[in-house]
Amino acid sequence: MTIDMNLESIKCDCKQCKLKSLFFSHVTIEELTDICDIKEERAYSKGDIITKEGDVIKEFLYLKEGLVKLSKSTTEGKDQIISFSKPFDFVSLLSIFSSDVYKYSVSAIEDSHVCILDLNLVKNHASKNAMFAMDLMKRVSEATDKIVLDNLEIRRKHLKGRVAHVLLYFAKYIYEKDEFELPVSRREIAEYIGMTTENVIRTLSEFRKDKIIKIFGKDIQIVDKKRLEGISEFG
Amino acid sequence: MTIDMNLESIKCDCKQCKLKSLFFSHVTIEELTDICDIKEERAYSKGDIITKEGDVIKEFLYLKEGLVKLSKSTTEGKDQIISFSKPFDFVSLLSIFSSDVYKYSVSAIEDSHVCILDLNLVKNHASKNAMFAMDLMKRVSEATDKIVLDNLEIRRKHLKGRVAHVLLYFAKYIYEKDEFELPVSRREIAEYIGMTTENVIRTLSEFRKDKIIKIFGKDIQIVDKKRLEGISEFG
DNA sequence: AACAGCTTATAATAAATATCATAAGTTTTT
DNA sequence: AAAAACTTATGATATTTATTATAAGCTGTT
Repeated sequence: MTIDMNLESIKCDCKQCKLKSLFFSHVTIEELTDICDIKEERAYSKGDIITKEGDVIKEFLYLKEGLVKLSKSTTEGKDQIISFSKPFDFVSLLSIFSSDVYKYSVSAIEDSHVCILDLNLVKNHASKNAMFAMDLMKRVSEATDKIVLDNLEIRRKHLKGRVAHVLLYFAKYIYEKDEFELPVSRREIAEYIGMTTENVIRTLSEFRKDKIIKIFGKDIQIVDKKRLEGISEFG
Repeated sequence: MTIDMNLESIKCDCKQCKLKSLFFSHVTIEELTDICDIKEERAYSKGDIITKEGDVIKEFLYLKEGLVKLSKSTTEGKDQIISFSKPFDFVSLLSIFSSDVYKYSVSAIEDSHVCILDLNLVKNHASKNAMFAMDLMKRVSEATDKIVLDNLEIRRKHLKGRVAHVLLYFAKYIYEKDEFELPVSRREIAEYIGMTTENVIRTLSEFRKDKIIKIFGKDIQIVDKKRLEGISEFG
């Protein structure tokens, strides 16, 4: 059960990185070299914890590949999932500019590659290169905006609508197809949309009985998308 | 019902403004003069809409005085309140760096003074002055962080805990005393914590019967704070 | 292979919350 | 001042959701 056991260090050339333009479109080659010189890239396996709530933030990290969840522990020891993030939309940690410690944990729900930069170095360059700072701001804003809006959406829905919402979320946003393998357990879905595991299972079964989806363990196939959208929108 | 009827334009010297250091600690006097030269300051009355969901964002605005709510309309025509903001923590709009249009409405729930700057001008200066950009980023991050964490808190609580949470929120965070006038209706509290108006009223009545609070219309007095905190924390 | 621990599944029951109905008190409009 | 519209209030009932119990299906470990 050791976390670091299956971590794998990878060599990577930042100048070649496809994601470079996303995060660092306004840094010079010199700045990029400086930042990337002491960078690290790690492979995490499904289930690994990437950063832990409460730890001091020393690194600027972004997801290159895979899928992660942001979560927070409640005082009763239960977890609340805040959001899921894939490479394109996951930029470092939300708290990076507002706190010294992580306010949420990040863990891999699929095998993931994370690029780890020195936070002070990144901040240092941002405080000198305004365009770079603006880029970062846009990214952080977009990420948090998405979280706030998504939470509002979920909040106003009933059980069925919430489960429909999650299924459509994975189908549309994460996998971009109507047949996919759920990267999370029913319990995690429950932690995300704020209901009990039993009711998530029950609702999925109901959708299956109503021929809206097909279920084969973790594999989900959306059969009647229109109807699922209707349930998500109106209950 | 005209919105602009009771708006009042105010003269104000930015260099003297107490809030200057908060938002513009890293701008030069020249930049400040440039930005403030075409600024406007407006007084809004309780109930006035300051910005409307869907409108194009042309202005950078911040609250100098008063209390506002951020809200969003659902497809069914109901409102969801995202957060309340007082001068110190309300920095422009959250969407400002991630969208061209407002994603939420902002309205005054107490008489408020808002300072209105030209958004392009502010962005322009931020994209040249990295320290200023970093300041803005920190502010936006702090504001959104607070919203996300607060929403999580509320989400994991039951009715009583949620109502207790709101009362303590106003007491601790907004008014800093245990006796205050609620700036919102019971319906708005319901829109904030995601429950029905009837249940908000019922829960408040229950707290009154249990001698935890005293109610005189909108005036609330927290009598047994320890107990209210217990309810907020554990239900 | 047998065991423990976890996830998925289903049903019955209990608890939480919403809806509906009704009324008194306030505020706004006419 | 009266009427209309809204807010606060309370009770009864219906609906939604959680809890408890029980079991089968996996997964990893010894």
